[in-house]
Amino acid sequence: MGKPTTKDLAKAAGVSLATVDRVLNARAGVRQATVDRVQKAIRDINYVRDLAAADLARRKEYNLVFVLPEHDDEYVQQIRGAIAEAAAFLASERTQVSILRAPSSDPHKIVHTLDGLACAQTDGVAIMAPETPQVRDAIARLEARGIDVVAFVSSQPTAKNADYVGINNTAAGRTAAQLIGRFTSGQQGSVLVLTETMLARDSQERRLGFDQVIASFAPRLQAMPSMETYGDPARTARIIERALQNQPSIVGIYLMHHDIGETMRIIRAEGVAMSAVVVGHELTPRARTYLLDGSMDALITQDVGHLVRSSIRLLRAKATRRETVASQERIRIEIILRENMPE
Amino acid sequence: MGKPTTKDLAKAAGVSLATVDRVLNARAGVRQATVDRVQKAIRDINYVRDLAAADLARRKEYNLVFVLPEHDDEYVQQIRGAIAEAAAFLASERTQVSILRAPSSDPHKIVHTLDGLACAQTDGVAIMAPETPQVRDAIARLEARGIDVVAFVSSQPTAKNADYVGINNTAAGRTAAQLIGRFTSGQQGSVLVLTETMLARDSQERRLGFDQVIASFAPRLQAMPSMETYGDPARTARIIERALQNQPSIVGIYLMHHDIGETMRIIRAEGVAMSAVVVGHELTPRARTYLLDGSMDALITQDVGHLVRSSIRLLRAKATRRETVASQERIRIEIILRENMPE
DNA sequence: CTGAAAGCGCTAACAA
DNA sequence: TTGTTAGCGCTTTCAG
Repeated sequence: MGKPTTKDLAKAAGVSLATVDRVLNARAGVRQATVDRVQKAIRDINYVRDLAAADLARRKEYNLVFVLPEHDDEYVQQIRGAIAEAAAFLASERTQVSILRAPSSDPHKIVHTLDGLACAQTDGVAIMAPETPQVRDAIARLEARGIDVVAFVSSQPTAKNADYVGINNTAAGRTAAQLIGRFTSGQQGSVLVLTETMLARDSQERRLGFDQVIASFAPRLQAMPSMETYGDPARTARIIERALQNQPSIVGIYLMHHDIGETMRIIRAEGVAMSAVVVGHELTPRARTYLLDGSMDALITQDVGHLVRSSIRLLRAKATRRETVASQERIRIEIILRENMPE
Repeated sequence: MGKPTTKDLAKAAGVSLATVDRVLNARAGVRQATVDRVQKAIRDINYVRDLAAADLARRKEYNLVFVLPEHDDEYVQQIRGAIAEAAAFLASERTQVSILRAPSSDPHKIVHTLDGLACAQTDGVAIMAPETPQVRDAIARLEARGIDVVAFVSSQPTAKNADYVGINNTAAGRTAAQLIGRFTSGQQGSVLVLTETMLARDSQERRLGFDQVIASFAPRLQAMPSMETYGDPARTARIIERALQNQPSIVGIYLMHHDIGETMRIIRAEGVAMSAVVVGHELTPRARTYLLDGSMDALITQDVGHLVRSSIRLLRAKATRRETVASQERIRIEIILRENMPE
């Protein structure tokens, strides 16, 4: 005869539907004795709430916003694709998700974007932006206004209520080092470490983990200091050329940034791609072709679809004070070789 | 003023709620002209269905069953854990999931279990069982009775309507070979391939993929014929001892079966674990300790939580003829090293 | 502090 | 072939 409903519960507890509801939602204005009676009845008849029905009655809609970098590299495009895919599905679940863009390098504009979110219109925000004091404060302001926040891909360790949805970058760096160390076994030489900028916290953490593990391969491997491309092709070419001159025996290259296209183009042009073990981050279309043609050896990734869905689940759960399945929200550090590449 | 509802749609199309419902659910008995009118109105007012409300009104409950092997190794235990975790969450979503057990090696008992499922009580079944003609027929019978089926972890390629939830085992075998090949670079010798039984399709496919890629490392590496343990410790010990005598230079070991505990115990006792590169399947508690202490070098896994949730989503979607997010249901071949191990 | 009653968006008899 | 109406399980006024 089906699961017990609020009606059954009301009858079992000898109260009305309204009181049952008050207890279920922990609303004030119910005598403790009554609360206890209802709670006992819940256990007695083994009542479980139908959350979908509750949502319906509340006729609540969720408006979620992703704040993404303005610079549109392949990785950000993938993220936008994943958001669009999720959004299409969520439309029938009373959830709207939209995207706002702000330049990563300009904290003021990011803050301006965040402050501009109307709390009546927004229930939660997933923010992908470098950690800065300004952004941290803007997040605090959002939370003060009752808007939930998750840190998306870029962690915000100083913003205490913003859950982080992304991989452990130190562990990712360790993984990269282990791969380079093992794939180069039998060889001896130096390892190039490249990134866009070491100002980014991700790069700092990845480098930290990388060094922890690369040390275990000393003295066979020496990791060189991090070199920053600043996203500038000319500079990148100069850096790499100089490195190759100074260090003739480069056996490994670690690309810490997700936007590897231009850097890989130069590395290939210099002719080291096939002889050195090259490890990078994120399975973008270009990274995929480099993996297939052998110029890259392994990729470390976090599934963008998973990142997006997890953020949405977290924000919705926060808004409704509901539980999530913890194991589902753990973002895995994936290792992609040619053999286990999806598709 | 919120999203348009069936009421708005009825008004816009100039029909009643009932007719709207008929069109939305593609029920018979509506004039084509009326159908067109409603469909035009859907586009005009940009109507999207509220599926949760539909579920509520239908007051449908989903009863799903997992049929698992009777033999309770660590991997099956993990699966049961993941099911329990999902079940706890799904209780409030009108979905009940239960577990049935049947001996993997006895197709008759499996068939008996499947045939015994009452279709009134069961909407969908996830089956983890070796592919046999008997099981294939039992699956066809289930489908004839309107019970949806997914093949869980073990594929059922001959059962045409049963979606497969699990990894591509050929690709997994290829991945294992690549890992062993690269981790042993600089060494030369033979590679041991062990499994419980080559009767299992997974093992056959893994072996196939393994050979494809290990060949690219010839003549440095020679893969030995698959050796079967039959889950018998004494036999396993004998096999491994003999292999070590005949092939003094074993540089790699590939364990194709998910239950590696006993085999690893013997491999460690023989003293080859630390010198050879050992790759196995599934991140079970024991596999985890072997990875940590260095006796294993890499694990290839499929996330059990993901497997379980994906099966449930698929079965629910089938029962309601709804869409799923394709990218979410793709099971990834994960590579686990010590550095990227979860937790 | 508690209860009665009117919905939320959709479905399903039963009439017409 | 179409419309009317009474719910699904829960929330939310508004009285008491």
